[in-house]
Amino acid sequence: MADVPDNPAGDLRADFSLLRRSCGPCTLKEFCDRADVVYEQVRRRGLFGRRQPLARGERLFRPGDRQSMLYVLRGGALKTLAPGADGEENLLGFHVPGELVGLDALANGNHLCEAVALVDSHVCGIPYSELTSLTADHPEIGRRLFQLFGRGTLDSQDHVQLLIRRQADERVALFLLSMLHRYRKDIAETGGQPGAQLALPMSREDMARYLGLALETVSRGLTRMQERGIIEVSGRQIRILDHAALEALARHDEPPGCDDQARHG
Amino acid sequence: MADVPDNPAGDLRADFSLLRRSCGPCTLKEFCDRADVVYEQVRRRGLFGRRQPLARGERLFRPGDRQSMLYVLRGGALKTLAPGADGEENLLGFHVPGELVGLDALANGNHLCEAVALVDSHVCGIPYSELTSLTADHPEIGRRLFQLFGRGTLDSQDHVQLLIRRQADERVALFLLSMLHRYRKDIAETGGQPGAQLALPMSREDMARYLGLALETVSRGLTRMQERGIIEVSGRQIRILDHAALEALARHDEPPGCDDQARHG
DNA sequence: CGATGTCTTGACGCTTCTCAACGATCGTGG
DNA sequence: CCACGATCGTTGAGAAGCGTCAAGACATCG
Repeated sequence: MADVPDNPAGDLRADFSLLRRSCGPCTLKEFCDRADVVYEQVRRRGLFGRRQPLARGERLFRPGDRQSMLYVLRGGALKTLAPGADGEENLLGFHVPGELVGLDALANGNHLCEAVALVDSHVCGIPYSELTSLTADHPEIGRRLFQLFGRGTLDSQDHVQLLIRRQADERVALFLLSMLHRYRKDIAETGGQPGAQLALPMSREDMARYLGLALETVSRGLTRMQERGIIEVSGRQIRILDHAALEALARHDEPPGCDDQARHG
Repeated sequence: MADVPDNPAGDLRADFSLLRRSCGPCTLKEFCDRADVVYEQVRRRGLFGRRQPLARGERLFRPGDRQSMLYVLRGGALKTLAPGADGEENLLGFHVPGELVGLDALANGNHLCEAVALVDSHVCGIPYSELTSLTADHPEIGRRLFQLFGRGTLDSQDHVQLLIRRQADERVALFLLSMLHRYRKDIAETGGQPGAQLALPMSREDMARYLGLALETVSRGLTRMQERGIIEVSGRQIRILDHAALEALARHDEPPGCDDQARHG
């Protein structure tokens, strides 16, 4: 929580350089890099790129909140929930470091979802107003923003494709692969090679709600994969033992000749 | 197909006024209204707001196509399909007049889906390049574009919420309600009052693929609603007889006291 | 050390999928 | 104009997957 010193306003230029040094995989890196371009406006507001800690269980925004910021998750993990008509809350997505949060408010300026920290986290926020003035001066930034927004839509479409006509085990396998992929962008060391370790930040229940399954079904799916030697499960720690088999499971093609009733007879 | 004369380039100003007259519910109306602002560039390219007919079954774009245009559906209906790894194509969405098509390419500039006309249709395309240059001169248009893009993300999130942990009948009811809502924006006369008529442009199979169900399940769901007196089904013509009951079904609260095993014993 | 939250495992029943046949509708051509 | 085929929609029976309920194992925290 104290790996990068907070430095709200005051010495903003120093703050920028500190931020940049820790901005490796940050989605908004180029906006921060552009910060000196609008340095004067930024200085006046003292908001640009401000770090904000978020304790586990804390909300970044809730439904109905006016969208003021575009957030990038810098550390930790978030989930976004949409309030259903019946009081239930649908789990629309997870966010890992480097990803944008809060795009659901683009359409009408108010958030429809709430974002909750799964673990202690911190975000960078750029005021939305700064962003639009930036794009006016620098059209290439506008195009880049379009790309980032498009990325958000694709994430939702991927979620849809995970849900449509896929069996429970496929969904769980796809989920693990997607988490692996998203963390890989951030943590380079635990690559796709066998033995990759995955530290899931969410509970089984959250996984289940995201996958449209009962939490027991998710648990069973993980157990079954472990029995097949594809993964090794220890709570939220998942070790990928057979990446190819995991992908095969996600594609729903059973590895032929791998009859697993060889358990004792 | 000939209700508005085509007029590519040449007399572009006349073309604009004609278009505007038929642009009532068009999502890009304000961009067309702005057209005179960039008249010179537009004239050079002769593309802005050009109408394009699309016969039933024809493709507007396919996966891998470079995104050149932002389309608005002006008449008819489209579906967008995403190619799955196994050859299957997931149905990601339907589009009715007034809605944007082709936003899936925002992220990387290439389409990932294909858009196919369900019935004879026509679209208006605005070259993407024109759009970005427009936003540079008019930041309020950029903000409006952000809104439209955000709308696309919300559509996908609605789709997710339709799929997560909802039973077959709920999904079908929600689907009917959403189609009703989307057409109501276009066709004012068939409002929410009982007796509203809905002319679905898609087959049962397409509905099923969108809803993540087997087509037989969709058919059975419609039949069951008809037996309950909620709707009247005649192929793709659906008449809404009891709007409240339809909404109750979508919310999964059974109308109490309405025991329908009174069929004979 | 007990309490609580989380995860796993088991048994049973229901929803939905699959397979299959039938019926309706529409367009085509004789 | 009617017969024909093709596409689309409906209906039925059986099976399988998954949800629900319930109990137990495990870890964490006060």
